[in-house]
Amino acid sequence: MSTNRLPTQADDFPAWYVEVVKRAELAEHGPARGSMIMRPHGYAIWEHTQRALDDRFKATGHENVYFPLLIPMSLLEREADHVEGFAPQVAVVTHGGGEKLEEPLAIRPTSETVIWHTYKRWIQSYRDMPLLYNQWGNVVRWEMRTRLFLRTSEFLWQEGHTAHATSAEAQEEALRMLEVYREVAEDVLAIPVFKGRKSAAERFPGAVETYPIEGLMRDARALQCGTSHFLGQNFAKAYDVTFLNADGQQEYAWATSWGFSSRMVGATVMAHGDDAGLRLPPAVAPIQVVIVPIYRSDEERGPVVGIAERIRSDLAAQDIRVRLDDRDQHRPGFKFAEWELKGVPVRIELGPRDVAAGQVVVAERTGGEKVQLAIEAAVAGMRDRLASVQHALYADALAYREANTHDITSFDEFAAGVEERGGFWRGAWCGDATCEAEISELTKATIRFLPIEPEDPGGVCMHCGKPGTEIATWARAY
RNA sequence: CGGGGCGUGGCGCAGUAGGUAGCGCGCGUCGUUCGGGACGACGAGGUCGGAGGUUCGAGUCCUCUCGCCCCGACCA
Repeated sequence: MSTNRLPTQADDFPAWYVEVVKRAELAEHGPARGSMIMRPHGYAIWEHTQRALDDRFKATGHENVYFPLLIPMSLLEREADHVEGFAPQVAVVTHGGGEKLEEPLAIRPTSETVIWHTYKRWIQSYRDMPLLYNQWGNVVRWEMRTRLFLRTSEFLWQEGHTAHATSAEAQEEALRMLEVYREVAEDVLAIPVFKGRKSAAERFPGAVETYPIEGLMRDARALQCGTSHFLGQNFAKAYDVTFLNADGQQEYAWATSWGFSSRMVGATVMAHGDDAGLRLPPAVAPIQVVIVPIYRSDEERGPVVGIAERIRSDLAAQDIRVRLDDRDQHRPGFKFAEWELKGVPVRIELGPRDVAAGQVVVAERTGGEKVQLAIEAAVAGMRDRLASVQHALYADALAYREANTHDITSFDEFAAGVEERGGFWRGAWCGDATCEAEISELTKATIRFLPIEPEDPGGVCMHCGKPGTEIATWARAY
């Protein structure tokens, strides 16, 4: 049955990843270059993530809006840094209705441009702000290289775009939303992340500051899991968005933008998966509990499935997402393996022996022994059990990250370490972009983040030996 | 854009000197099975990515073309 086996993570992590995504029926490649078809099991993970984010957006005073997918080229090209950063990855529509268009239309790679073009009409006074808007949608970026979920040419995300009357308020907003991202990554997806600030080289085109959350995948490579940007007045200036402040002065509006994408479905796979396949955090698992009935004959089937159905409805009544796998065409062993591959957090096995004893066998995807429990106890304790699996996944990922986060004592040690072991490497840096580029060139690692508030590293730059001005955390990243 | 690879039943692949397409999985029916990826019998399913060309004859040779995947540089 070798065709059913997955590659192991250690053999080739990217191959393992692609196999799991396809075999667990999360997604597959789409017909167009770098595109992706998300299947129900994968999309549901995104839906639960969306809901968690959206609830928090609402709780922090945000409202949802929707802006157009197609953006006239001339509109896209107003903010100089923004154009320079995005031009290479913009897909353009040149024809419509069978005719060549007079002006090509860009398919949005992000929506700052249309939105700030519009905000000009919505903002006259400081009393019109803050504008706390979010958009759920899709964007297209023509990347050279794609990877399912992590970097497809089209992806799903939310993008928040806020306008403020003061710099301080916008800064505060950018950090508030960064904290929302941290919370969703850690509490919902069970992926521990570092919050930080990007170096100038890694900043979003057009931003004054970019604040990322950075996670570590199971192969010790880093992944940017979400970003929040303080845009200063750059977009307000490019799109001429001014307002009258309380002192009667005309001023440019202050902006933030922040995004979190379907990439995080891939991150969840990469952060928690093992050689048996997915391990999904209960908070986003499309199926939290699966019940596998076991029987040898029709006489056994009746009572077993009858009790299984009762358990199913008792769990569903507690708002637990539960599936009774009563398919006749597969035997239990097959089902165990399949649901493990798909990452279901908890499995209940129920056979004739259990029916006779009034019990079930419960297994957690995170490991440990199967346990036998009275049916009532298993049902009553299920919410706690799911919470404990959620916590176990986070604890695992955190332990892994801590074991793979190092303080740099010398450049050579860092260069060798990041090559052999990957992981995060933290140390003093001079703050010079040329030095940063040299280090990246030599190590293939990039600065993932700096502390949000600059800190004196109290030492010299590991590479050039000049006085350190920042504590930089480096890693090889996806 | 550089480097590699691949397009043949739904999926994964084989196809050796050019002779009219095969294997595994999956799928359908029936039977035996069912507590860690079951087995048997029968069966359905293919314009070999596309277009030209060479040849009596092309999955195979030649030319052109389209597409995808992987590795790098760019990025959520």
